[in-house]
Amino acid sequence: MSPKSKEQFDQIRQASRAVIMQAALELFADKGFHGTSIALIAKRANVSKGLLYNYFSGKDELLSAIVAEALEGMERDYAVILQKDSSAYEKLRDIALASARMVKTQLPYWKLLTTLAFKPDIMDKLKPIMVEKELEFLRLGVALFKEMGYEEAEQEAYLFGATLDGIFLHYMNFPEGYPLDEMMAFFLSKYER
Amino acid sequence: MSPKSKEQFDQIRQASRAVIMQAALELFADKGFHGTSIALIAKRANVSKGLLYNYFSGKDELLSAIVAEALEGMERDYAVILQKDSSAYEKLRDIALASARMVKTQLPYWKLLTTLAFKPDIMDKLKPIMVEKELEFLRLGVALFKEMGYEEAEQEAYLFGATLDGIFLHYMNFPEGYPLDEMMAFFLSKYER
Amino acid sequence: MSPKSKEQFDQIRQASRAVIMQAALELFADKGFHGTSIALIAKRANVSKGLLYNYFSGKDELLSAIVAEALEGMERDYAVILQKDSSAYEKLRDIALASARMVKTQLPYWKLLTTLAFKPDIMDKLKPIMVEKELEFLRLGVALFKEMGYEEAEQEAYLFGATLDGIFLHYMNFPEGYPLDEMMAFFLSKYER
Amino acid sequence: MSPKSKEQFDQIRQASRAVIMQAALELFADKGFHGTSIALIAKRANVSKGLLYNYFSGKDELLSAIVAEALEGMERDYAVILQKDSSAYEKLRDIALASARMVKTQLPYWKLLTTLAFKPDIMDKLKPIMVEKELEFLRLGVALFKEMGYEEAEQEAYLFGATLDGIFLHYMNFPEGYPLDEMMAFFLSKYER
DNA sequence: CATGAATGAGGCTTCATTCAT
DNA sequence: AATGAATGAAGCCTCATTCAT
Repeated sequence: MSPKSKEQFDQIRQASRAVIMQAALELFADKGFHGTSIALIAKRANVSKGLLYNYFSGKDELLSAIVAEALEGMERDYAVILQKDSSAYEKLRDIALASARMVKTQLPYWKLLTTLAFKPDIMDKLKPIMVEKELEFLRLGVALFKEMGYEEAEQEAYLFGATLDGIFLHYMNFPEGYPLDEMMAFFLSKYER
Repeated sequence: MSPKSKEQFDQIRQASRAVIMQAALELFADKGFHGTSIALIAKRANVSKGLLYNYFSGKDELLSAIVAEALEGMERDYAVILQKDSSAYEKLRDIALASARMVKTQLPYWKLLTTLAFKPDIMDKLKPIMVEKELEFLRLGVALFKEMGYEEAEQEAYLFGATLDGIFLHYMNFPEGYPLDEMMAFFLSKYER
Repeated sequence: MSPKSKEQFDQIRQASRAVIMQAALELFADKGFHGTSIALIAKRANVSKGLLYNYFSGKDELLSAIVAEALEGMERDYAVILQKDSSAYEKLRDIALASARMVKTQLPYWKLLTTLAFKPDIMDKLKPIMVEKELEFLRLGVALFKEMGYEEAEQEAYLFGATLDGIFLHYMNFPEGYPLDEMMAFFLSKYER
Repeated sequence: MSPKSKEQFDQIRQASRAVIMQAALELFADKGFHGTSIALIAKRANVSKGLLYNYFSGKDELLSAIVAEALEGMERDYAVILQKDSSAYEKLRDIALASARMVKTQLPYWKLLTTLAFKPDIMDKLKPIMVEKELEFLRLGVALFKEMGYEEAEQEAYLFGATLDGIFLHYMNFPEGYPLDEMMAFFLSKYER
């Protein structure tokens, strides 16, 4: 009666989870967390409300899962870059450009993450994680700037991160019209040599 | 004939309006728009729920009123700076520093404004206004950079604005620990001379 | 300081009361009792909410006052007709025609009265009064039909009253298009001679 | 695969819908539309407030659904009578008697319908439907009176309809004491032969 | 006599979540 | 694993009424 192996079930589970998360991500990014109802997510994912609760214990956990996945993805991308045998400047540049590419190709993720940074009620659990990521990023920046011979490496790293986030912020606010690539090139040119 | 003069009523009205707006501002900034209930605003303002509707037709209009007032305040501050008889660099610096001061002293306003930029449902009416302010700000920046003799004034202005917003973003995310003043000094030193 | 005599005050009171009642009547008839707010009545009457409560103890009493006045007006009209020295048929006819004229000229009153007949919560106090009026009217009808020599005077009177009310009902539902006068003539012609 | 079949769900839905509509009908008829709260309907139907919104998008739609069902019921009853092979007078009589029976056995429906005719805010959508029914009814009456050989068939039909409605109106205002059957017999006897 | 700011109960509606099947 | 009917707390808003002046 049930010829399905454990692995098959697991595959089904993973597939369903992914469908739900994708639907939720798009809706959260588009309509905000509070503006998106579980019913809508379920409908968009072609799944019943009940099933959704089989995979996620609630709306909050669904959100956490999405964010966690997003962060993991970034992590992987950065790791690849850092493993390359390249100069400090090249690493800095590649990380910045990789980030810009991600913001561009995965706008929903980034809009969602940015929104969340300002929703205290939601962030109670997420904030520590994101702060940690941020610090990690800064430490990496400091190391790179030191390697590049900058005197005030720490302040440079902070400034670099702020500018990067500022550019992304502007881009996210006006994705159709912002000259993201040109700005990135202009910005990075200041650190060349 | 009437026991309370028109002026008296007007004073009372203005006072109540202000109390409600202040309470709402703090709560919106702290807990987000959707996370703040009318009941909570009323309680914080020591006022009944019903009274709130004597002054604002609903939660949305309350928000709009707050944002409008905030924008007007900024506008006034900038105007003062621009009227001074100072060099382009000094104007740029003073505007940046004035902005930083405002972010610091009026954190709630700024957190609210930034949050709003990412709440699509709320922004339908507010977005055009804020985009216009942003553009105005950028045009001013371009003019100043031109005056300072920069070749690529437009890109410089964009970058300057992005960095400023990025710094503020980081500060708002971690107000207790971020070295705002040092970062501003370090940032502005790059444009000196 | 106060040169106004008691009579003058009383005149003012009566005038204010009348203005308020007229405003309320029109609004009740147009938007229904529950659909009309005290605030709206006060505004339409160019009067403050507070003043309204000086004259009427509440919304219900305002309604009662309007209805009472309406009934008194009808009463007076009927009395005039009945005092005339005319035949039973003529009296019946004149009362019917006078009613039709009133329905036509004072549509709001009648719509309101008819509506009220079906609002149990409102009618608790009014119902006894209106039932009494109705019975009075029927007794009068019975007497007239007897005088006219009808065998089953009581049933005739009930039927006559029902038809009259039915015609008015139809007219009130479609005032612009209903041939009220023709219907009245056609209806009364059946009782002629 | 699914633990409850589509048919089972459908049965449950129909049952719940019916319970809610019945509760709402009785309350609307008894206390009026505005006088009946959603909470009360839910309590009377032994159902949560929320469930009501699974079936009806709001109070208005609930009302519309009830009215629509009521009208359909009448329609069916009349159709049966008209399909019979009987004389024009018999048809007129049977329709009148059937109506009287319906008014008697389904007093809530009729009280509700009559009330509604005078609530302008509610009727915006319903009025066109009800006017159409009324006209249909009148056209039928005209046809029957013509068949019966009356000269002024149209006026007769209008008068017949008005009297019928008038009788029902009186009955509805005083259901316990009004001699409905006697009045119907007396009224119809006038058209015999 | 007159005003309108202020109150608070009560109404409609939404939605995360549970649960029987 | 899957469904969707059912719940109930919580939110927004309206409005009759009161009251200080």
